[in-house]
Amino acid sequence: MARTEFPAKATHAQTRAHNAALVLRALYDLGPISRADIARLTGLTRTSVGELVSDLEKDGLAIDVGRGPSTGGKQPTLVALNANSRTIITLDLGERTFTAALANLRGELAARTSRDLEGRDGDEAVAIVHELIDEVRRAATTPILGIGVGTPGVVDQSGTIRWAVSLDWQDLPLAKILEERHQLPTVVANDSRAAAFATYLFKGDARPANLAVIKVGRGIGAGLILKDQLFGGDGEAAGEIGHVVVDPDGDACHCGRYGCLETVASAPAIIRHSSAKSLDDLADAAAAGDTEALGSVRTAGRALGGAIAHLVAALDVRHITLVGTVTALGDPWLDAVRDEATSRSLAVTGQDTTIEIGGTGEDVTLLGACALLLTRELGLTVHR
Amino acid sequence: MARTEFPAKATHAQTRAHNAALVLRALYDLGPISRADIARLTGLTRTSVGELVSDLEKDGLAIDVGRGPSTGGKQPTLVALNANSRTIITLDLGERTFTAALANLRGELAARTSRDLEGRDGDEAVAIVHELIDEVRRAATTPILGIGVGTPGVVDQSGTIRWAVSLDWQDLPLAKILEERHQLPTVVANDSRAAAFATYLFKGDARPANLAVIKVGRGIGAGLILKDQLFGGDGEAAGEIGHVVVDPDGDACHCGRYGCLETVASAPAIIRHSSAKSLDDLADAAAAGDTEALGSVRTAGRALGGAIAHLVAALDVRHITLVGTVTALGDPWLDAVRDEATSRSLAVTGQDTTIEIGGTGEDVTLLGACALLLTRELGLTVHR
DNA sequence: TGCGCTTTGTCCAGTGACCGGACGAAGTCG
DNA sequence: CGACTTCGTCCGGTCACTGGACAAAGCGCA
Repeated sequence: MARTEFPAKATHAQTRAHNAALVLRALYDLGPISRADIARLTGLTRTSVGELVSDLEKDGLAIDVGRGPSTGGKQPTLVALNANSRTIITLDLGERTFTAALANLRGELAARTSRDLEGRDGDEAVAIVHELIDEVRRAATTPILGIGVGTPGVVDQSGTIRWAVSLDWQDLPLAKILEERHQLPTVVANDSRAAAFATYLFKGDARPANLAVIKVGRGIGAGLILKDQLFGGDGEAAGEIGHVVVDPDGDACHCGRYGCLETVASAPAIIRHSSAKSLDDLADAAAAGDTEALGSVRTAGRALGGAIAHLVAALDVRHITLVGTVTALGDPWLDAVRDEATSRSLAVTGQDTTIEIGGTGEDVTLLGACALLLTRELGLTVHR
Repeated sequence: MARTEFPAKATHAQTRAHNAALVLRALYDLGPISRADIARLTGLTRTSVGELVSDLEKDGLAIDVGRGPSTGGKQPTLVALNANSRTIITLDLGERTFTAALANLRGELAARTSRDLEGRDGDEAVAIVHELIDEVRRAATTPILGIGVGTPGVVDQSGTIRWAVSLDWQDLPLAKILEERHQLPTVVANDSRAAAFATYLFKGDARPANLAVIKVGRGIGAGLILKDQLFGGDGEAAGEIGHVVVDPDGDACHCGRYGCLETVASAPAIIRHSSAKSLDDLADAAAAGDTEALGSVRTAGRALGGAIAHLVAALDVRHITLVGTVTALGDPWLDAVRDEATSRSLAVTGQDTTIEIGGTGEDVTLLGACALLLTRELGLTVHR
């Protein structure tokens, strides 16, 4: 573990980029706003803000939108983000379906299209990605900022997919491939982590610095935002909590162990352990007062809650958002998760912890891929 | 959670500070080294490095130490860190004893002195801190950089002790008090987290970017280094894993729950659950083949290993260091920790994870307080 | 021994970006 | 209507990185 590489040196250009990102974020979060207000909020001088805003306007990213009310002096000119000045191509590579869409700078989606895989994988699956990109690209009317991709499997920082079982991809440098073929900056990230980042970025002004987003569907994975940045860990595998053993006497898991969290709390496991055919049926039965169904729901919720207790204790994250198909189980499930999470971790931290179901629905992965690209290309978030 | 505060703007001074830190770290990690080599490693120009080194030499922090061998051209002048150019006052506020010492820039300790509390707490305990500082300060022969303090309890970023049971301190702004009384920059941090930082900083060139240091003694707490920085979480309570419930049917814990990790794996719990009088006795008995003793040791080790499995899965940290009195149980205990940690978490990550016992011994907290101060005042570590 | 080639460290002019003061424009308030 | 504010911009000043040039000082080969 020799550390011959050093962090990047600082230059004037980086200073400029940092301050430009500050201004852009003020525009993004605080809507139409005057140059003077931006200066006050960021601590920059009015001179610098004026110059930076003028650069943004030259690029079309920002735009003057009339004057605001006077507070005793000259009335300010308000500047706003021009959300439609750029287009992002965003993809969600699901295990069965690939979806592509266009997004603007605020993550508003358009031109959505998808392809069922029907068992295709490997190079064929890559070909479908190319097709989808070409297709949605034709619908774009403003300059394209780049491509954002959310995919299952472990993805490293260079955008290489280390291992995606369902697609039979191993060590596939997808980001590089797409950059070369389409000549656009590309970000590839794990879908759970993309979802986490969407939940974070599109919270606007209310963004918490630390946030865990847990995706509970066929598998269970978390994306961690720590200090305003996606955290990857040593091998970019942070958040892979689905295969922690929670019950050594439990069912066999396809990973080779017994009693992994996924064998208790994932969608297939929940259905297997109940007499219901689908999550919706189970939710309906539980809502109708079926005690057996309610028991299944609560058992699954408690197992997840226990894992969350560990997460909360270790990281002291006070914001947990749950996404994925299992959130369809609704309040009985959520209550079980909360009960177990708070009763299993320390009072001080447990009290202020909010555990809630995320709102962005099916689009989370698309939005997340978009959010990651926005951040990398425009530096929309700035770490404190 | 309104986010009206923005991150700090970037200025020329910060650019300079960043690059100065880069140079300082090169000196710190890579011993006597030429200006040209520093330039190559950091990416800075020879011009900038020359200027930065000259500043450091003016401050006495760096010093020319002769010439190095030629590689075909003019032989380089080697520059080294002047470890004894500054003194740090460092304190370990234990639950029963307060210890103070002087440290140089490499964390070499001198003038150690301590006071037994003998039950004193509150303001009396603060008075003892002042006394100790005054006493060791008289022994200093070079300019004092500041004061570093490691203390039990929850400490926020401003150096205010939120709550330290044993000393009866609540919301005590210790950093501010010491800064005013002694007119020196001061860092106050939780002892486990200070220990974690010492383990990180004094690893020299081999510093891993992510590291968890778990202190297992009367209590159990972890310090987390993530991306080269101490991670605190939303309430500066990250790493407080001692009160996660690992066995709902377990013993009552003084926190009010049943079956917390501390009721199974802490020093008092281990002794209570065995027939031994002390940890050393237990270690001896286990080593001698006493199966009951070995069982106690392994049970404790496995409980800790289970918690570590959660930590490893959630964060994908590949370096875990164990410190504290319980490490005296030696290999049987360490093996149990490792077994459980690896068998309970995913193969991919579990494989490369190293779990080892830390070496810095009793001085960890003193060194950690010193390391934190060094980092804040000299910017010794730089995030990547 | 002499000459060309390298490497090192420094000097210097140039540039990019922040700073702070000043100024005109355009309001409010008494 | 005049004093006072606030806004946005202009301008000279300073700070810190850049890249080219140069002398010092060594190596290697003829």
